[in-house]
Amino acid sequence: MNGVFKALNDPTRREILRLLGHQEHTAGDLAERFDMTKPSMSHHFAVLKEADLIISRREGTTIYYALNTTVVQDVMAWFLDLTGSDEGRT
Amino acid sequence: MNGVFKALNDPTRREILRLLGHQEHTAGDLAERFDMTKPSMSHHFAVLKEADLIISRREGTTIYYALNTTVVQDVMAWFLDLTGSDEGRT
DNA sequence: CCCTTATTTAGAAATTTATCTAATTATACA
DNA sequence: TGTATAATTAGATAAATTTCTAAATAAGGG
Repeated sequence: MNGVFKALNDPTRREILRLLGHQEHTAGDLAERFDMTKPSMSHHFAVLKEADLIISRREGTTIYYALNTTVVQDVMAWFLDLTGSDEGRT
Repeated sequence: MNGVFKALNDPTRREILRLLGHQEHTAGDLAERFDMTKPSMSHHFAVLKEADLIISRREGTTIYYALNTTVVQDVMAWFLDLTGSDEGRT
């Protein structure tokens, strides 16, 4: 969970996640949408991947990134758990 | 939203939020549950307050902290928005 | 007014992070 | 093999963060 919150603590990375929310994108496609060098963007992809928030697949020289919705759900569950621990008791 | 994610990016602060999930606690009560000095804990309270994740009230020399559930809901909404933008269309 | 308790503020040291440029790897293809 | 394209790794620097000790503030009571 630590890596997830660390990954979320950056506006560029949060915007990347938003772009990946509805469809996958290539590294290059994502990179050109930001005012930042490709190596910097590549670093952000690495942090997101380390947190398991995104998954990647290679096709030739191109890498496609996609949101890992499972981990997004895990974060949601963490927040629900913060306050909602008793509602299962009837 | 930036301050919220920044505040969440620390295990001590996340544990504080968890402790405040079900009832309010005083600064001193919270502080003694962690292996950290009071000034360090006070700093964490300040970051959480800056993010509006907690609210405080003073009673004499004692300060009580409580979770601000409104902002917690805002974060949840942010995550829902990440993937779920189309479900309102029928 | 002085003392005690609860808590925060100030300032410093060590660590982590974001970003850049330059160099490298991976893949495809003529 | 040589070249072009897509992307990452390496190394450096500047800025932000966590934690500590020491000092200060706030409130209440004798």
